[in-house]
Amino acid sequence: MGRSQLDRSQPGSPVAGGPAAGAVGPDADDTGCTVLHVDMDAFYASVSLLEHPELVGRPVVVGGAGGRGVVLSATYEARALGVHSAMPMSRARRLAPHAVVLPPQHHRYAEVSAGVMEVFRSVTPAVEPLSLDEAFLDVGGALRRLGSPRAIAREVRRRVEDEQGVTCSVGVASTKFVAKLASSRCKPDGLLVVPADRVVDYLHPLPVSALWGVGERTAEHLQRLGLRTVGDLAHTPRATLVRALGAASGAHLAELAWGRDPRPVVAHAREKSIGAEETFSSDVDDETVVLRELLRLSGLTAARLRAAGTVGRTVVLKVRFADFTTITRSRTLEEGTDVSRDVYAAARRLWDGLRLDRARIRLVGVRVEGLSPAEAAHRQMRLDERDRGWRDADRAADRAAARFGASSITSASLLRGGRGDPGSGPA
DNA sequence: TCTGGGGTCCTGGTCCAA
DNA sequence: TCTGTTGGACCAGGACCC
Repeated sequence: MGRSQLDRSQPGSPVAGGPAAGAVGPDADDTGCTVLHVDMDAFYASVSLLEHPELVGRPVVVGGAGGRGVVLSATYEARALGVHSAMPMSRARRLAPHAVVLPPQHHRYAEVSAGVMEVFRSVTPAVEPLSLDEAFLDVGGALRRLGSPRAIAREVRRRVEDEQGVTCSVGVASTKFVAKLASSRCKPDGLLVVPADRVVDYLHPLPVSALWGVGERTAEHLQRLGLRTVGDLAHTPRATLVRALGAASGAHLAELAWGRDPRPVVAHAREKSIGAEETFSSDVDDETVVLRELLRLSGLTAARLRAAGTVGRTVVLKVRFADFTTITRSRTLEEGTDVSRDVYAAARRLWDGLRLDRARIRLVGVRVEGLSPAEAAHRQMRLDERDRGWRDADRAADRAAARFGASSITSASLLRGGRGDPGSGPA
C-alpha cells in the first residue's frame, strides 16, 4: 500500500472522525502537537507477507494452526470478510474459507520491530514502545532539527516503509490519548493531525468505546446509564462516573472525555511482571501433566527474568478450568529470585494449596511480580551463598541455550515422557 | 462462537502494626 | 491495658490493552 493513501484522511471523511471533525486531518494545524502515536498496519500479517509476496492482495490470516488458536493478525482483505484479531481460528476459517493461514513467526516480528524502533529513536530519544508494533514519540525536542510534527510524522512513515517494507499509521496530537485515537482512525497507511484547539469537537461525537480503557464491559455499563458518546460522558457529573466505575476509572474517563491526559512519554519504562502460560490442546485432568507444564513454565519465566536482569518476589499461579473460570493464587517470597527451582517450588506450593481432585484444566500459567534489578539482589545473596548452585546451573543452561538453541537443554523431569511427578524442581 | 499469550491497572478484602 | 483508626502489604479477581 503506497503513501498515495495519505489523503484519504481528509477533513470530513470517515477516517478523519466524521462530519464534526472540522479542521482535523493530515494538513491540520499541528502547533503544540508534539506527541506522535505510530501504529503498524496489520503488523504480523504484513511482516509475514514480506516472506510471501505472492500473497499480497489476498486474504491472509496469521494464527495458531491448533484447534484452540485465535487470530493474531489478518490482512485488510481478510478483515473485509469479518475476520479480526483475537477471533477463534475456527470462526475465521468459516468467515474466510479461502483465506491463506500462515503460522506466526515471532522472531521475524521482533526483528522488524527492532528496525522500526531504530527509525523512531533516530528521530527522538523520547520513544515509549507499547508493544512490538506501536510506540509513542515525543518530538518536542526535535522540531528545530527536523521541522513540524507533521513533517516528522511523514518522514517516519516514509522511512519505515522504505527501510522495513511495511506501512504504519501516525496520529499527531497534543496528548498521548488523542494521538493514539487519531492513529486508530486513519488506518491503514494514514496520517491524522488533531489540532490542540479542536480536540473536544473531535472527541465528543465519538462512541464511548473510543476512549482508552473502555472495553466491552465498561461500554455496556455506560450504555445502561444512557451514555453512548464521549460527549454524553463529558457532561455527566464526575461523582456519577466515580460511583459507576470506581474512583480511578471514573475520574480518568472524565478527564479523557475532555481531552485531558497529562501522562508524559516515558522512554525507559521498566517491566512490572514477567510470566508464561499455556493452553493445553485439550483439557487435562492428570496432575502429572499439569505439574510438568508448571515446571516448564517456571523455567521459561525464570529464564526471562534473568534475560531482563531482574528478580521478582511474588509468584502468581493461574489456573483456567474447562468451563473457562479462572483463578489466581500468589505467594510473596522473602527475597526476589530468578532461579527456576525457586519459581517452580512456589508455584507447586500454590498448586498443592488448591487441593483439586481431578479437575479438568484448560490452562496453567506462572507469573512473577514485584520486580527489581537483579544486581542488587545477587550482591545480597552472595553474602550467604544461598542458592548459589542453582543459580549457576541456570546460568549454564542459559549459555547452552544461547549457543545450541532453546531445545538443547531441559530439565530431566521434562524428559520422562509425561510419566511421573516432576518432584520439587529441575533435576 | 468459543474464546491465545503477554502484559497493566484497579478494586476490595484481610491482616498486621503503629 | 484496651479500643478504635489508619495505612501499608498482601492477596484474589476483573477488565482492559495489543
